[in-house]
Formats: sequence, structure tokens, C-alpha cells
Amino acid sequence: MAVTIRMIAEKAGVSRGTVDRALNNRPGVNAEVAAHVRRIAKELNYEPNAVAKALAISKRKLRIDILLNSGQNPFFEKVRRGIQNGMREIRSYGITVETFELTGFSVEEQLQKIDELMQNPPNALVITPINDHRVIDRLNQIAAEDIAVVTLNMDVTGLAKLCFIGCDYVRSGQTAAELLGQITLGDISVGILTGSAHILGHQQRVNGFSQVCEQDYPRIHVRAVAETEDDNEIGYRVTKEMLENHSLDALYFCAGGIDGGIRAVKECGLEKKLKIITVDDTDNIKAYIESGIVNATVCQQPMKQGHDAVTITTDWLLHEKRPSRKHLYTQNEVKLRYNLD
Amino acid sequence: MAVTIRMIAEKAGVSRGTVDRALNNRPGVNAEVAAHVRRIAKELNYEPNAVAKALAISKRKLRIDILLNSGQNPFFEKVRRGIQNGMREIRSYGITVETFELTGFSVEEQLQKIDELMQNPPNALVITPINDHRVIDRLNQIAAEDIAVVTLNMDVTGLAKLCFIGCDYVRSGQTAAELLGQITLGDISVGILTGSAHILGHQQRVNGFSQVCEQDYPRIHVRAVAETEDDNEIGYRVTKEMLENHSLDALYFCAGGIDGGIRAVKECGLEKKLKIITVDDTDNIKAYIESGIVNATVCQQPMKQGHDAVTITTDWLLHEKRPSRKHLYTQNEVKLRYNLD
DNA sequence: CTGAAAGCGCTTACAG
DNA sequence: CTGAAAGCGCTTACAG
Repeated sequence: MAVTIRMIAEKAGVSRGTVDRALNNRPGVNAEVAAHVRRIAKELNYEPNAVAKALAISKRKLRIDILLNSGQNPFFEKVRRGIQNGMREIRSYGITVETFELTGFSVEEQLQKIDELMQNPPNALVITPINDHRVIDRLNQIAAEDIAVVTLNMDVTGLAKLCFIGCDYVRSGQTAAELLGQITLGDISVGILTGSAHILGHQQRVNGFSQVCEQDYPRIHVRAVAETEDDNEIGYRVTKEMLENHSLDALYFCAGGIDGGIRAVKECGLEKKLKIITVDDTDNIKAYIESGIVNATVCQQPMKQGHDAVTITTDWLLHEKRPSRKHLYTQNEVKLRYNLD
Repeated sequence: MAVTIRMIAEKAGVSRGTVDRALNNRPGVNAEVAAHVRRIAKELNYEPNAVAKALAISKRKLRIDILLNSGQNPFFEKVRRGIQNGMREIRSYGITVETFELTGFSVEEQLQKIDELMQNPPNALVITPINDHRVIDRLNQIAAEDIAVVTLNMDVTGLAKLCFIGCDYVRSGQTAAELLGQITLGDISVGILTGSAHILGHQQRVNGFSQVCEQDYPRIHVRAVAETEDDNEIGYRVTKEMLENHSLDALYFCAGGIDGGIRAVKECGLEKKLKIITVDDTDNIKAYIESGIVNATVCQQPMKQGHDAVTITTDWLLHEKRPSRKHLYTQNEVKLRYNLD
């Protein structure tokens, strides 16, 4: 038989309202009474009933805003689907979730959109923050106003966030290097196509990749690194340039613009010769894997990222439940032809 | 503003009790009244509030029994942890979850334990069923008594189950073969260490593996298949025999008894020479990967299996919500040194 | 500072 | 067959 506030109230000789106030540290309770109630709750091993709490709290009309720099990036389709799933799961909680999207990584645009959202402040803000001190400062202000801030897919340091939800980018790069090491023999020249040095995750993937090459596979030599700015046209151009100027055995695509890059590979007639490792599993990448152009891809559970962003934020708003860790890393999933789905 | 039964009741000119009875197909409502109520609910786009429903239903005292053939198998530790997580999540629903464990795969023992549990029948039974017609017949009887049956980690055909939760074993074997294909060149001789031909999943892994070898990598030749019966001593013995009788380049361990098998590999001094693919990521297997003895392992999200067994069964008991598919396959996760955790 | 009462949206004995 | 009322376990205006 589970312990309820009614039992605590009886044992403490106070009303249920007072128990509620004491246990939830609400103001206006005599300190001694509160202490007494808390002691009894502890003795009885009281665990609040989350369902009842959620039902009662549904009167509060809480709101979560989600701001994604998703742009044209097909990767974010799955994040969006995860968000939808999460919303369906919390439908009965009376919490409103609104999603806003930006294209590109302009600091000004992100700041402006944040200000716009703050005209009508939500109870929590989930965001893919740009790694810039102005953004970080602004978000810290928001966090100070008792609005929970959750970073999704992209992280920044020095922010008083509830948590980060996304992949461990260093590990992602390391895993890609290890894969390449296992599927090759002898001296190998590799080129890296990253997104932007200004995006922390991209940088971390490059670093993780390079580090494992040096440390575990010194026969693998990183000959060139170029930036696609997550754009297919630029991706095409820089990949083409790279392939024309270097004799490479392998490519590591660790950001957006992969479709452009693959087009360049095909144009150079190198799709049979090159070993290629990518990130994520958009429909196009799945097709490349099925046709053997790409050997493997390292994914990051985008649906889970979207889903967890909603449910973890909800758990915080309803139950003040902090996630188990500050950084909730999703699995770096290695996908090949036969475990694609 | 979400639609509630109160609104439907007002619009239909009946009481909330009657609305509840009509919408939930409970007996004792005039057919015309019921139809009217349902039409209005549909018009208003009514979605029941799951939280309120759960709170009200918590009076029912529902129970889920879980019967695992977990034996000594360290793999099941994670399944158990997943079950614990699921239980924590549904704590407020007033549903009791009890777990029972068997060692080995004796049909008689499983049948006997089932009978024992049915002395005090639960509302749902989650089970790792042995693939035997007597077990299947018994479980079908149980399902006919309005007890939801969920198969976990092991599946059988011809059972009126709510769903199966576990991996796609064929894909698991295919993925292992593809991995081996990618990390090798030229003619390769491989030996397979499986558990038992009587366990459907083991058989499916062998089949998936062999099929991809033949179809995609004809240079890979399966030279020997032996059964460990999921036991380390037998695993040691049959692996040793296999290595003494065949000149192999690679091994595929697709069931329990891996620790024994690896001991044999080491004793033969072949840990540097052989490419080895395993399944699952017990602590020992992680250690083999870190030390380079095992190249990669194909895992099946054991925590998720345990967790989902609890939450999906709960969703059925509380909301009659059927899972989206009859077979809920977990990801076949390829793990290497740098994406192990 | 505290209690009594109403409320969140369902379900369910009970009386008629 | 139907309705009024109590209940699930919390939260919260309101009155004192």
C-alpha cells in the first residue's frame, strides 16, 4: 500500500494542504511544522504519486518552446518526429509545446528569435545554441529567470542548462576512425569534410577522428580537411577540389553537405575506390549505403533526441526531476547495410 | 482547451457515467444512447486524458508477471535493469510487477512455472518462451483467458501475443557477416559458434550470417558450425575442437558461452590472427573489444527490451493501447571500442 | 500560518 | 439502463 499525503497528514496531525506546502517547500508554513511533516514523510518512505501530481498540475498551463536551427537539414526531420512522439506521450499533461525553426547559424538571427520568444516567456526553452558568447550570455539570463534551458543536438559550455541532449561528438569521430582502421590495411590517405570550425560538434568529430588515427592507426594519414558549411553546393565544390588535389583512399564526411560531396565523388569516378564513412542516416545516405558507395555511417539517435527533449523537460516542469546526468549522450550507432532500419 | 467527458455529457444530455460506459464499450447502455454519445465524442475529436484515466484505474490493482529464462546469462542483467527502469516509470500507476527467473531451457520446467503462476493469474504475462508446441499451446490458453501475453527477447510463431519485444535475429546475423566482409579481404574461412538449434533466434542468426556470406561475400566460407548450449564449458570445448580441426581466419559467436570460446582462442594462441565478431556487450565482451581480441559485437538494446516490456504492457492494461507493430524490433547495434558505452 | 473545500478528468459501486 | 456521488492523490484559491 503506497503512502499518500493523507496518511502523512493524519500522522502529523495537520491538513493535507499543509503537508503539500511543507513537502514542496512552498512559502507560508511554520518552520517547525514543516520539519515535522518532512520527517514523517521520510520515515514513511513517502514517494509522491506522479500521476496524481500531473493531473493536479495540469491546471497550471505550462509551456515549452523549442528553437531549432534545422534549416534544410534533412537530419532534423527525425528530430521533429521524435518531438511529435514526445508530445503525444505527454498530451494529457496539459503542457503546450511549440517549435520554431531557423535556417543557418547566424548569431544575430538566433538572438533576435530568442528575444521574440521571450516577449511571452515559456516555462522551458529547448534550443540548438550557436557557440557564441552573446548567445550563451542571453541564455544564462533566461535560466536566471527560472526558465529551464535544455540544449539539444548542439552544446555550449558555460551555460546553466538543465542538460544537454545529443551525441558525444568526440566519440562519434573516434568511432569513425576506428571503423576506417578496421576496414583498411596498410598506408591510407584520408580527407575530412566537416561543416564549420565554428560549430563545436563538428570540431569535436574532427578531433576525435584525428586523435584515433594518430594513436591507434598511425598508418592512416589525414591529408586534407575542408568545410562544407553544411551546404551541398559548397560540399560539392570542396570535395571536388580535394579529390583533384590529393590522391586519397578514404573520406570522412562528418557534417552536412554530404549529398554534394557524394556527387563530386561520383563525378571523379572514385565511388568504387574510396572507402567512405559518413554521419547520420538520412534517406539519401541509406541509399548510398545500399548501393555500396558509403561503407558505414555513424548515427546519433535523432528521434530519441527529439523525444527526450520533450519528456525530460516535462519531468523537470512537473516533478522538478533533474536528469540523471548533465550530458545525456545518445548512442553513436554504427549502421551498415543490414542494420539500417 | 481539451475536450473532456463532461463536455460530451452536456452536449449529449446524459451523465458522465453514461459517457464513460459508452466510450469504453462497457455493458448496460442503451445501444442508441451509446451510438449518440460516440458520435458526439467523434465530432468533438475527443481524446481521453491518459493521466486521469490512470489515476482512476489505479484502484484496480493490476499485476504483470515476468518470466525469464535468464539463468546465469550475464546478458539478462541489463534486461533486468531495464525492467527496473520501467517499473520506476510506472510506479504511480498502482500496477504490481513481479519477475521470476528460470535457468536453462527445459520445456517441462517452463510449463510447470507457468502453471504455478496461473494459480494466481496476473493481468499480463511477459515471457521468454521456449519454442515448443506445448509451451505455445499453454500460452494460447492463457491469452484466451484475457491475459495479455508478451514475448520478450525470444519469440515463437503461432501465438496470440500482444507483441514480441527483442531483436531481429536474422538482421543480427546479416550485420555480423557484413562486418566481417568489410574488415577482411580475399578468401576467408570462418567458424560459427551458436547456442542451440532449438532456439529460434540462434538459428536465425546462423541463417542470416550464412546467407549474406553466400550472397554478398562468396569469398567468405563457413567451414564449421558448433553448438555451445549457451554454456562456457561446452563453448570452450567445441571452440577448441573447431580450431584444432580447421584452419580458420575468423569466428562468429552468436550466442552464450563466449567466454569459454575466447579462452580456447587464447589457448591456441590465435587471438592476434583471428577476426572475431560476437553478440551482446557484457562486461567481458567489452574487455575483449578493448584489448583487441574481439573486433566488434552486434548488440540488441537489452535495457530497452526490459523497459519496453513493462511500459508497453502497461499501456495495454491501462489504455488498451496496442503497440504500433506486432514485432517491436530493437536496433542491432554494432559496437566497437569507441562507441561501447 | 493553517484548514476546509473545490478541482484536475476519469471510473465505479450504489440506488433507483 | 441511468444518474448522482464518491473516489483516485495531488494542488490551490479562499477564508480565517
